[in-house]
Amino acid sequence: MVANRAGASITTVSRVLNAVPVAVSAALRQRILAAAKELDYRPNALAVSLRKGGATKTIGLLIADISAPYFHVLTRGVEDAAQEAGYTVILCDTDRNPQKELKYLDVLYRKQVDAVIFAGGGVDDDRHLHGRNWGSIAVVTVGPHTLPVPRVEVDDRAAIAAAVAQLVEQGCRRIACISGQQNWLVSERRRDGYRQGLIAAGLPIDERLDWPSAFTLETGEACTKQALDAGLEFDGLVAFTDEGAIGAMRALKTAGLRIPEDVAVVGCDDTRIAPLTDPPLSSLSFPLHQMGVVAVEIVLAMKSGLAVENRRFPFELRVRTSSQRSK
Amino acid sequence: MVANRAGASITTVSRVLNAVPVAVSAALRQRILAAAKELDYRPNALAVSLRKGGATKTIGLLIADISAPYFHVLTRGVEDAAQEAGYTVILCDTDRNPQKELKYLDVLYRKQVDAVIFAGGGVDDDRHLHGRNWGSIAVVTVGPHTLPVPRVEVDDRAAIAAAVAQLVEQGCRRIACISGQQNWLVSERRRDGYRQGLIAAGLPIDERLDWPSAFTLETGEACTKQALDAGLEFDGLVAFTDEGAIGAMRALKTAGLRIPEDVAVVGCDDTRIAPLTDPPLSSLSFPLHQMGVVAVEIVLAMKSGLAVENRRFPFELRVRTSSQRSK
DNA sequence: TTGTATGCGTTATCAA
DNA sequence: TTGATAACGCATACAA
Repeated sequence: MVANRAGASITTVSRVLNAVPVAVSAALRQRILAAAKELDYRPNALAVSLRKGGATKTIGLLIADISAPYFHVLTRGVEDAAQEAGYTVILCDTDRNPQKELKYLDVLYRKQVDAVIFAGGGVDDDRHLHGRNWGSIAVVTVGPHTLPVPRVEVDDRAAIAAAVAQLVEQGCRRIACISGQQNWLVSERRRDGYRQGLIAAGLPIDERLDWPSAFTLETGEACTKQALDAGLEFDGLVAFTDEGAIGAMRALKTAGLRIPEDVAVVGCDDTRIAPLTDPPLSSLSFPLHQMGVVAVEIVLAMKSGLAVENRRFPFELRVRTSSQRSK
Repeated sequence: MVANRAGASITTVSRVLNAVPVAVSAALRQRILAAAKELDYRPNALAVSLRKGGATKTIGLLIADISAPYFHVLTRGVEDAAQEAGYTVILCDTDRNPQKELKYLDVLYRKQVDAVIFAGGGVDDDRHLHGRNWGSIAVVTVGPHTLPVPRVEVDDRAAIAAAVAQLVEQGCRRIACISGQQNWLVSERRRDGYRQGLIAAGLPIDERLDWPSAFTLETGEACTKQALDAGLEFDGLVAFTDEGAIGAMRALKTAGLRIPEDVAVVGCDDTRIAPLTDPPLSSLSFPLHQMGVVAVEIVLAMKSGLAVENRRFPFELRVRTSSQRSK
């Protein structure tokens, strides 16, 4: 239609609008530019992608739940890097439900996304995703996953182990653990870290101090209350999410226990809530924004045929009042 | 290629795969289905959309920042409803920067999105968006906007006014306000509410108690500290975000003031942090998830040619310790 | 019951 | 310097 209005062929219009290095008379060029402007013309990305052979400048981001704190900053990192590179992000909340993941993947395939980022750790060893033919889609995982693709990670085990070590250093000898869903890989890794930490400190492993939970405040509170009601004794506690730790602190306070004097507490992910709780919550901090950025960089590199390596980021234990006992 | 492998024409393949009500011999159908399965065939959504005349089953969601608490639940609501309807969401963080908004819109046009949702309130009266030809794109706004499109709203004015009223009821007579960026529409509306609240209570409006901020903890803390340092007196405070309120509480506590006895505080948006602060923060709650869902429902209705109406949701003032003085 | 031909909007090849 | 034409992958009107 631009061609029509400018009295030119679509070929010439395409040339002008795409600045193809072919001589076009100044007059025609002006007419075309004017027509395009008047019509507020924008090329149809569908047609372009179809013609050009597939690239859609689109990245699918699969996360558990955008309303869960872990993903906020990570997602922003992905989005920033994508936008910078002229890419667009399709947000996919999967609740770590394999069925939902597969359904979303199907849609992403159809929409011809250039890349897929799995973030936040897999479920059930990502069994449903193994052996899959990704075709030309670049895939990367962020967090604990088992897919044979490039990874962006932190050492979850070492992180939790470091938290345990800090509690031990504060004098804790019976350290409980609010872990997560058994079939979530991130729970497994972190539980490994918990045990390693205990072993490293020469402390016994007591199964009764390992409380499965669901990463939420409510479940964290519930399992802590249950343990207290059962008369279990413990003087330190590490939770795999900040929310779980906050729930635990609630239960502890309700029971009249002091934090950190009676029970010292450490959370995980260092979400924006951590420094605001009462008392301020110690937590493990990961460079989530940067991890999101790097995940995008990796898939872009893959698309360019460059060699890519796994990237491992350092964690940082932010010690706050909840696990800092005064002498 | 499925056609090839099955020894059929692409027409027949299309018919079988799309369950077109045309008789196809069982044998051929089986061959086609088998071939499709073996090849893990998925139709190219680009080609389909192009052929079918534009619909891409895609919604563009423009928000300020996915890492800001207001947007988490809203975004999840949008995503849930979109997924349910077979739509996909492109996430666009614009930081309320008009340039970024325009740039993203351009991309969304090109990608032929079916709908665009602007959420979180406009900036500068959305001047850069008025008079625009949306073509066949269904547009809806969530929160305070001035675009001539269907709206999903809460009464921001009445909400803040209700917060002021509650503070007055608690005996507050000099109520300060941590407002937001002057050119953000949501700030304006809420500031109106602040003033209305004061007027309704017969209290004077003191410009010195209106502190522009930037919705963040840091700026909330800074402007409160500044006011305290300047010797300003106030016994109540309403902030336009929870984070601003938390920053204020920090400054107040640092100055040795008690909450709510010396200064009662109310926040806004009732984010998940609110009940966890010390003391628990009173806040205005909006049904964000539902608002996201309804925003999607509206654009879908628009695409179906149905008549749509603006939707207004109720707010709820969640009174917690920060603004609840004991008798 | 099956297949051929056309066109969606664009770019690339070729011809004029 | 310009334009006609084919092809990207698919759905559909029409033919056989």
